[in-house]
Amino acid sequence: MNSNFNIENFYYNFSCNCNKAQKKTFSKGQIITTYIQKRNQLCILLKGNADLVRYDLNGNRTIVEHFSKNALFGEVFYKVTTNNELLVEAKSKCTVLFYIYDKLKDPCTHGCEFHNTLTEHLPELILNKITELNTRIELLTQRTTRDKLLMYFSLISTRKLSKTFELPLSLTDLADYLSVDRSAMMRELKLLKEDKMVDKIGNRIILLYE
Amino acid sequence: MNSNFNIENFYYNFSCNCNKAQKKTFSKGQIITTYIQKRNQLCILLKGNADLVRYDLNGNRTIVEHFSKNALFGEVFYKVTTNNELLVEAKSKCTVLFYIYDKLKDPCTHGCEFHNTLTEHLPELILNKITELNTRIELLTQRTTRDKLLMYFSLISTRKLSKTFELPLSLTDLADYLSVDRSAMMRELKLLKEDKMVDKIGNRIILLYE
DNA sequence: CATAATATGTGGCTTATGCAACAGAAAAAA
DNA sequence: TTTTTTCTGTTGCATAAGCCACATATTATG
Repeated sequence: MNSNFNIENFYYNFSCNCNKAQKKTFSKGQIITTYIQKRNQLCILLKGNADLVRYDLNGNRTIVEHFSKNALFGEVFYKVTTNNELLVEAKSKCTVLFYIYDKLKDPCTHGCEFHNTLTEHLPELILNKITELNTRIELLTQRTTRDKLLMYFSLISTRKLSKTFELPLSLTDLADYLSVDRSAMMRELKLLKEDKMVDKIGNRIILLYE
Repeated sequence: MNSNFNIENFYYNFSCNCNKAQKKTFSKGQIITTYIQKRNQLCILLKGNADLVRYDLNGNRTIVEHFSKNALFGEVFYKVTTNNELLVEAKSKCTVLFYIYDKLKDPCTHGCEFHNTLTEHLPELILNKITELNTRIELLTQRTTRDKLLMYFSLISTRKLSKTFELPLSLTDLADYLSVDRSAMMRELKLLKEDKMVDKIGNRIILLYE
């Protein structure tokens, strides 16, 4: 894996001469894309936060993925197998780059540097994606709400290199992300506080165990 | 996505002249690889069945993934973030191809056709992998054991193009795959039978609804 | 600013699910 | 073959977690 490649800087310097990328802006609450209608799409979130959301027949909402800056998403990553609607909703003001995957793969004849770099690094970007998905699976296979919460906190904590951090999701969304009932999650959160495992001040979580 | 490419035939005709691939055989129960020790590894399961298994601190076993013929696995797909042991266990006699991912990426100077084809098609193979993982996530976000079972059956049914099919996993393993208690799953299975939703004769499942 | 909408926090009640224990069937090993 | 091990099927009991309802806090919006 080429560790010299800095994704952060790369996206920041976005400029694409060819006509293969479309750049769009969305305001909070807008639907960025749907996976059933828009096939073969690859999207890059340049700015903002968004959720991949599924509504099932029982009315349950699940946050399948939570995207922040530089996240890759789109139907290429999710060849739809079920008939559930999959929507990407903007949680804040978002800037998104849209590609058609098949066109993206071919080398750019416009000498478009961004595009070529993207193609070149696509495998490793996709591998990062896989790692995220595997982490998500590990989270979801936790048997209890408590274990889900603790693992989720631990993941964020590791990512932020700190025992104290802001939740990137509202509690309502977190419940949908962990695939548990919100009120049950709140109860468990209270128990975790009582057991001196975590503390919570507003939006801020503090891990108290070693 | 290049749909002319037939993975099935491709693996079948495996022959690699270069020294980059290692081919090994495992008997049932053997550990094929561990993700903590073997970094940067990409494996192809040429023959047999295997499970990616995690044992957590509470002694719970989870089947993170179930691999059959042609499956890709290895630590490249699972950059380890937690300290849980991840083992790939052979469920039957297995033949496995091992690559070091970094070496695989570079074009082969030995004119090794298999290797070059593999490199060329890696992105789409990896995208297939992502689709599997997303399906798995959708399965795990089902809220109840009943819904997990029904979705699992539905997935197999779609794959086999039939309302009747053999379970590819034992019931014990299925419970670990769905991340539920085995006895609770058995109970739910009985209820599904009583409700005339599914029938089960030995290892064979028959879907009865519409 | 006022008012609406959404998010948080809590509790009662019910049910699904986990856990433990066991018996019989099936499969593997000796 | 016999013996051992693993898998299946079932039940009673305890409890985690779902569901509902509501009060308050916080955040959007006209």
